[in-house]
Amino acid sequence: MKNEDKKKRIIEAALTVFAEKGFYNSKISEIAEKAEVADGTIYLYFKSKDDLLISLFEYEGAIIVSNMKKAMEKVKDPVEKIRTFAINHLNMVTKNRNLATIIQVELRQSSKFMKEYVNKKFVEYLNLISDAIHEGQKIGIIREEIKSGIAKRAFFGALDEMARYWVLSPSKKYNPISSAKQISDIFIRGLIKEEYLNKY
Amino acid sequence: MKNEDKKKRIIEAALTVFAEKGFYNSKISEIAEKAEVADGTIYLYFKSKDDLLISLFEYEGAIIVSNMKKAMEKVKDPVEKIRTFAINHLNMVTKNRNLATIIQVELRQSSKFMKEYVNKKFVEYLNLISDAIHEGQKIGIIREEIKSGIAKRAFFGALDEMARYWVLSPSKKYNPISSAKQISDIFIRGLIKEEYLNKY
Amino acid sequence: MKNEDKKKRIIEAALTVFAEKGFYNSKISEIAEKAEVADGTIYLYFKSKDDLLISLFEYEGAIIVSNMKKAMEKVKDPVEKIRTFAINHLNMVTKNRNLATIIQVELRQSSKFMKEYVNKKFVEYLNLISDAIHEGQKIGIIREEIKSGIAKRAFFGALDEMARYWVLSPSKKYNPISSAKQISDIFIRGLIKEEYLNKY
Amino acid sequence: MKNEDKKKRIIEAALTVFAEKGFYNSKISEIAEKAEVADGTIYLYFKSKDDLLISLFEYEGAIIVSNMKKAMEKVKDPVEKIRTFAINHLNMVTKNRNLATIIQVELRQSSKFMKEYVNKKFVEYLNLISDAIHEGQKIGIIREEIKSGIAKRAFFGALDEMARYWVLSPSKKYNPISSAKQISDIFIRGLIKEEYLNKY
DNA sequence: CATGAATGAGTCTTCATTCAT
DNA sequence: TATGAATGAAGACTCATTCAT
Repeated sequence: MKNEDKKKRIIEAALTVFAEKGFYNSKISEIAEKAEVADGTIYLYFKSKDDLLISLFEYEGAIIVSNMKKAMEKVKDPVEKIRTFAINHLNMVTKNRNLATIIQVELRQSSKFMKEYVNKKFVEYLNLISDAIHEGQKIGIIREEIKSGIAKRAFFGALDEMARYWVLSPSKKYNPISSAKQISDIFIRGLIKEEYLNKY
Repeated sequence: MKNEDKKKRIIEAALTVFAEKGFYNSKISEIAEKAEVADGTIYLYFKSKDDLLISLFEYEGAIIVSNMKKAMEKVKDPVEKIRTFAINHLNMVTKNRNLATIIQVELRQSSKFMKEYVNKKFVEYLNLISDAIHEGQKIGIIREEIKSGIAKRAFFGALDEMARYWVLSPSKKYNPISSAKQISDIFIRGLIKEEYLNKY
Repeated sequence: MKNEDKKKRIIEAALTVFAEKGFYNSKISEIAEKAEVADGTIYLYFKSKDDLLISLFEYEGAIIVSNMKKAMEKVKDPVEKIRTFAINHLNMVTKNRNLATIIQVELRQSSKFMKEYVNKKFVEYLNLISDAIHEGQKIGIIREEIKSGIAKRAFFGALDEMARYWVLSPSKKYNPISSAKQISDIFIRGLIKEEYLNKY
Repeated sequence: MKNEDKKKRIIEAALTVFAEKGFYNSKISEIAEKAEVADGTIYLYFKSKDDLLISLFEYEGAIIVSNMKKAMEKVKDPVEKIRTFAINHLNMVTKNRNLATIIQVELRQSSKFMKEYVNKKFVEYLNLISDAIHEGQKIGIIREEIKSGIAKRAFFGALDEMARYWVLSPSKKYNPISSAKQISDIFIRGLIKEEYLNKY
C-alpha cells in the first residue's frame, strides 16, 4: 500500500524546495533527495511536477482554511471576527513561512488550471471576511455602502502585502502580529459607522 | 533613434509575451518574432532573459512612478493625495494591463537579484503613500499612531489585490475606478482623526 | 496445475498486449493487469520482457508447427502438401490474429538473440515446405532446377505478405482462404513440370 | 538558411543507426554524433524521432519508387516487366542494405500514422506489379483468373522474404540476383497461360 | 549592428526490474 | 510463491545563448 507518510514527506520536501527556489527553478531530483525517496517515487504519488504543486496547496490549504474557520467561529462580534482574521492570517504566515512564500510567489503564476483550483479554496478563505462584513451590516455596525466584494479583497490584500514584506524582506522591521492589529484597526475604523468608533 | 526604437519594440513585445505566458513559459524566440527582430538581436540590447525582464520593469516602472508623482503633486491636501494614488494606480492598471499582469505575477517571482532591483522603484512608489501620510500627520489630520510603513503597504496591497482580481478574473464585476474610490474611502476613514470624518 | 495456468495467463495477456501496442510500447504492468497477477509475478516465470516475448513464440510456435506437421502428414501427394501448407497457414493466421500480428511485427525486430532463437522454430516451419518440394522432385513432379531454399522462402513470403495485408489492413478485401488457394495455385504451376500442369 | 547537406547527413546517420539497432534502441544522441551535429540540431530539421524515421522513408522511398518506375518503363513486355521488378528490387536491397533492413524491420512497426504514410508509397510500388499483370492479361498472356491484388502481394512478399533472408542472415547462401531470377521464373510460370510457357 | 543556424546543458518522466514482506 | 511499492538509469526534447557571416 502506498505509504501516506511518504506522500507527506514529499509534500514537505516540495514545500521547502519550492519556497527556496521557486517552482520553475526547483528540480524533482532535489525534492526527491530531500524527501529521501527516489525520483520515480514522486510519480507514484503525483502525476507531474504541476500536480505536486497543486496537491501541496490542496493539502496545506485545506488545513489553513479549516483552522481559520475554527478560530473565527469562536468569536461572536463580527467586527472582532475581522480582527481575528487578520491576526490569524499573519500568524499562519509566520508559522508556515514556506507555504506562505509559495502562495505569494506561485499562486500568481500562470498555468490556468492551477489558478482555477486554487481559486476555490481562496474564495472560501476570502468569504470568511465578507461573511463577517455582511453580519456587521445586518446588525447595523458596518456601513451599508461598503461593498463586501471589494472590502474583502482589499482587506486580504492589505494583510497579504504585509505578509509578503515579512516573508521576503531580509530586515524584519515590523512584527507580523502588531501589523495585523494596526491593519485591522485601520480597516475596522474604515468600515464601521461613526457612532461605533469608540467601541472598537 | 533607430536603436532606441528597436529596443523599445523588444520591450513592448516582451511585455505582451510575458503577460500572456509568464516569464518561464515565454521563449526568447517568441519575443523576437513579435518584435520583428532576430533572436540574436535581443542579446545586443539585453544581457539575458532575466535582464530583459528587469529592463522592462526599469523602463516601464520609471514612467509609472513619474506619472504618479506628477499626478500627486497637483494635489495639495495629503488626504486627497491618498485618494489620488488609489485612482491613478487602478487607472494605470487598466491602461497597462500587460504590465500590471507581469508585476502581479513576476514581481513575486523569486530570483533574488530581481527582487532587489525591483524593490528600489517599488519603494519609491510606495513612499508616495507614506509621504502623504506623514504630511497628514504633520498637519494633524491623520492619527499619530498610524505607522506609515505598515499603512503604505496595507494600502498598496489592498489596491493591488483589486487590480489582481481585475486583471486575472474573467468576470469583471467591479469597475477599477469605483473600487479605488471605495478602498480609499475605507482607508482614509481608517487613518484620519475622528473630527475630520465629515470632511472627507 | 496452478502454476502452469498462471504462466499461460501471462502469455495470453502478453499476446494481446504485444499485438495491440507492439513490443516496445507494451508495459509489463499492463500485461500483469490483464493477466490478473502482480507485476513482480511475471518475473517469477520469465527472466525479462525479452524472455517473455521469446517464450511466447516458443509456446505458441510449438503448437503451430506441430499442428502444421499433423495437417501435412495426412496428405500424401507432395504437391497437395504445398497447398495444404498455404491453406493451413492462412487459416492459422485467421484464428490466431494476435500471434500473427506479433510474428509479423516483432519477428522482424532487431535484438539479435531473439532472431536467432525464433529462427530455429521458423526454419523447422519453413522446412515443411522444402521437404514437400524435395519429395516432389524425387518423384519427378517438381522441376529439378527449383532450389528449395529459395522456393520455400518465396512461398512463405508470398503467403505471409497476404497474411500481413489481412492482419493490418482495415478493409478485408480478400478472404484468407481463397488467397491461399490462388497463391498455391500460382506457385504449384510455377514449380511443377509442364506435363503435370493439368493434374493440379 | 538551414543547410540541406546537414539534413541529408542526419538522414544518412539515422539510416545507419536505425538499421543497426532498430528504431527503439537507437538514441538521438548517437545519430547526432554520427552525423557530426549537436543533438538539438536534429530538432531543427525533424519534429521528433518518429518524424525522422518517416522523413527517412519519404526521402529514400521516393528515390526507390522512381528508380523502379524508370527501370520498368524501359521494358515493354509485361512479363519481362515482372522479371525486371524482381531483379531491381533485390538489387536495390543489395545496394541499400540499411534502408532495406529498416523497411524490413520498422515498416512492420506499429505506430499507426507511420504505417499510413508508408502505405502510400508502398502501394504505389506494389502497383507497378499489378499494372504489369493487368497488361499481361489484356494482351492475353496472363491467365484471366489471376487476381492482381493477390498476385502483386504474393510476388512482393516472395521477393521480400528473400531480401530479409539476405539482409538478416549471416550466411549468404543465395545470391540476390539469382534468387530474383528463380522467383520470377516460378511466378511467371504460375501466372501465364500454358501456351506461353515456352516463350519465357 | 543584425541575423538565425547551431549548440548542448539541463530535466522531467517512464518503466523494467528488484526485494522486503 | 505472490505481491506491488520502490527504485534509478536512461533519453527525448527544449531553449537560452553564441558566433560566423
